[in-house]
Amino acid sequence: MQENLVIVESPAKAKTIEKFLGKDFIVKSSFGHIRDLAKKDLGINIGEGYKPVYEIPGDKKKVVDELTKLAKSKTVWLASDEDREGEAIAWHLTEVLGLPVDRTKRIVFHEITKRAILEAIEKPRTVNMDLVNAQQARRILDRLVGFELSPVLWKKVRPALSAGRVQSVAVRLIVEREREIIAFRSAAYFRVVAQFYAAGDPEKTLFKAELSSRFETEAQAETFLQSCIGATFTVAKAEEKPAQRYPAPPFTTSTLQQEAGRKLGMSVSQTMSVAQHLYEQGLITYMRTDSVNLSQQALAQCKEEITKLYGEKYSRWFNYKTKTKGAQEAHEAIRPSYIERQEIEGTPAEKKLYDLIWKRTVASQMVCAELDRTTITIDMSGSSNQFVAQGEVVRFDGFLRLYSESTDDDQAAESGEGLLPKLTAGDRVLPSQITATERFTSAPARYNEASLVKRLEELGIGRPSTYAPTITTIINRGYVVKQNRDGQKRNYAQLTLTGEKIASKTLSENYGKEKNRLSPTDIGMVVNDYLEEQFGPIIDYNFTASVEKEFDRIAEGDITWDKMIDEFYGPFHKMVDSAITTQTAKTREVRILGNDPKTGHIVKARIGRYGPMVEIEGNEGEKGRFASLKKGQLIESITLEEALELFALPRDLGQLDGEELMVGIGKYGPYVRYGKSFASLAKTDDPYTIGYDRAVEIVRAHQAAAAAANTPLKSFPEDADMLVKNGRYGPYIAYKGKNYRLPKGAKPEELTLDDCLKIVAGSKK
DNA sequence: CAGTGAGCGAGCTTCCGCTTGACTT
Repeated sequence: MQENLVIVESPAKAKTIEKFLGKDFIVKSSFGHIRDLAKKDLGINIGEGYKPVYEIPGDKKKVVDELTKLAKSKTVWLASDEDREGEAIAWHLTEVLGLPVDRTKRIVFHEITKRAILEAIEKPRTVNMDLVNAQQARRILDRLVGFELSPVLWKKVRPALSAGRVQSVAVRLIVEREREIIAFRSAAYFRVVAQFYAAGDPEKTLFKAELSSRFETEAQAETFLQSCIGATFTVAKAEEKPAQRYPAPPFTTSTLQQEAGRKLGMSVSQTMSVAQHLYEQGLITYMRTDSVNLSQQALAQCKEEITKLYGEKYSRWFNYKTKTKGAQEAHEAIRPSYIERQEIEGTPAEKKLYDLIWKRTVASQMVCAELDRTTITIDMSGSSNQFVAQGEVVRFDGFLRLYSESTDDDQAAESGEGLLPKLTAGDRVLPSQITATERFTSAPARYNEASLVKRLEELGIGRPSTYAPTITTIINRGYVVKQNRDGQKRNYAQLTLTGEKIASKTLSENYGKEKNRLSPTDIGMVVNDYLEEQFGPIIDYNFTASVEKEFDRIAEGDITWDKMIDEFYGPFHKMVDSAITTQTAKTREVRILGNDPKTGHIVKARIGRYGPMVEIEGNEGEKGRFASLKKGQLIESITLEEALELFALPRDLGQLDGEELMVGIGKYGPYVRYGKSFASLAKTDDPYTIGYDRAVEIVRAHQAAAAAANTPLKSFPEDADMLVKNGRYGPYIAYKGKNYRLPKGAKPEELTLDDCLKIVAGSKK
C-alpha cells in the first residue's frame, strides 16, 4: 500500500515519474486545470471584490473524484509545473481535495530525470499564494475582457463573434499586414551583375559581382552598359575575414512549429499533434514549452553522441538561456528523451519530426562553423561605380555537418555565393558578360501560421499551449482565412553585354504565388477597426506586456490582485459603456468601384446579408445584380475588373443527356448542375474557366459515386435491416434508422451479422 | 442544401491556459 500520492499535470509524465519513485509512491495526473471560472455568465462577482466563482467542469469530475479518494489516506505531493498556471493548479487541488494550504507539500522540477525528482522530494515547500493570486488576476482579467467585449460585438457587428486579449491582437497583426500589402506599389529597378575572370587565368574561372548601385530605368541601365564597353576593371580591395556561425538553440514550441512548417510543410496544429504522439510514446520531452534549457543528463548524452559520430572536436558544452518575453520555463526544451536514439519507428510524419528534433538538439551542442567571408571590390575606369563580389567558404563545418536552420526569407538564398579566386588590389579582371536585369520591389509577405506564432511570441502574447488553438479560433470566427494564391505572370527586361554588343530581351516570370498564408476577411477588418476605435488600449501590442508586469508584481507580493483588477476594470468598463451607447461598426459601408462598361451603372461592394458582395445597380426602381466575393477577396481592395468577373456565373456550358449543364458557386462552393442534381467541383477546378469536357467528367464521377453509395458494402439475407455502408468517415453500420461506427481495426468485409449486432448492442450506453 | 440582398424577434453566442481523448455519417 502506497503512503504517498504525487500529482502532476500530464499523465505521460506521471508514468515516467512513477518508475523513478519506487513503490511507496503512486503518481497521478490532474490533466491540467481541474477548476475554472463558472462557464455560464461572467463567473466573477464584481461587487464583492471581483470574487471568482469556480466550478469543476463536467469532464474533470471523474479525475477529481479519483484524486479525492486517493488523497484521503495518503500524503499528497503537489508536483504541477513550476509556473503561474502550475501553482494555481496546485492551489485548486488543495481547495478541492480539502488539503491545508500551509502544510501540503509542493514540489517542483523542470526536468524529468531521476535525480531532479529525488532532489525535489528532499525539499518540498508550500503553495505560493502570491503566485496563485497572479494567476487568478490573469484569469479574471481575460474573462472580463473576453466576456465584456464579445457581447459588444454581438450587438454592434454580428452575433457569435468574439474578442480577447490574445486573439484580437493576432487578427490585428494580419489586418495591418494586409493593409500594408494593399498600400504597396511595386517599383521596377535594374540590377547589374557581371561575370568576371582574373586576367591571366588560363581557365577563365568565372565569378559573379554585383554593381553597388541600381538603376531606375532601362535607358539608364543601357547607358551604363555602354560605358562598360572598353572600360578597364581593377580590383580595388580584396578582403578575407574569418567568421563564425552558431548553431540554433534547441526547440521550444514556437521554434519547432516554425521549422516543421518550413522544412516539413506541417501546419502548427499538425506539428503539435505529431509531437504529442512522440511525447506519449516517451520519445521526446514535453512539447509545450518556452524553455531552451537542456538537462545536465541530456547535455552529457549529446557530448557522448557527438564524440562517437564526429569526434570530440565537434562537441561544445553549451546551455542556452531563454530570452523570450514572459517565458515561464517550467519545462526543458523539446528534445529526444534518449539522445542515443537517432531513429524511431512510427508514421512518416513522426519519423521526420523526431529526426528534426534530434538534429536540432544535437547540433545545438556542436561547435561553430568556421567560415571565410571574402569581399572583392572592383573599380571601373571612367565611372565611380563599383562592383562587389562576395563569397563564403566553409573552412570547418562544425554543426553544419548535421543541421542548419531555415529562414522565412526566400531571397536570402539568392545572394549566397561560393568560392572566389585569390585576388589582390591592383589585379585586373575581365568581364565575360554583364547583365542588367529588371527587378521589382515586393510587398511584405502575408503571415503563415508559424510566422504569426513567431510574432506573437516576440510580443509576449499567448503561451505555448495556446498558439495552435488561437489560430483555429480566428479562422473559425471568420476573421481570417488560410489559403493558397496563384502567382501572376509578369514580364521583365534583360540587357546583356557580351563583348561589345548589347542584346535586349523580354523574359517572363511568376510572382506572388502563396501557399497557406493568412489574410483577413472583411468581417475581420470591420471587427478590428471597431475594436481599435473603441478599445484601442486593449488591443495595443503592448497591452499584454504591461499587464504581465502587474502580474509579476502580484507574484512578488508588491500589490494585491484585487486592487490591480479594480484599477484595470474601472477605465475598461467605461470604454464598454461608451461603446454600447455610441455608433455601430461600419458593417454597411459601401465602396464604389466604378461603372459597368456595358450598362454604365455603378458597381459597388459592401457586406450583405450573406457576406461580402458586389452589386451592379439596376435601373430606377429595379433590382441590381449581385455576386458574392471569392475567398480572399476584400471589399477594401477588390478592383472593378475583378468585380465584373464575379458576374460571369452561373455559366451555361451546353447540354448533357438532354439536361442543361450550368456552373455556379453556391453556399457549399463551386458546383456543376445538370437538371436537378448538383456535383461539387474539385478544388483545382475554376468555375470561371472550366470547360464542357471536364464538367461532364465531374458529373459522371458524381453519378458513379452516388450509385456506389447506395450499394451497401455488405448485407445479410437473415436480417434486411442490417447494412454495412461506406460513408464520409469510412465504413459504418446502418441499423433501423441509426448509424454506428465500427471498432478500430474491424474489416467490414469480414463482419458477420452476429458481429454487427454486437456492435449495435455495445454502443448503447 | 444549391441563390438570396431585410429589419416582428426567443435564446444563444464569448475569454485564456492547463491537459487529453472521443467522436463526427
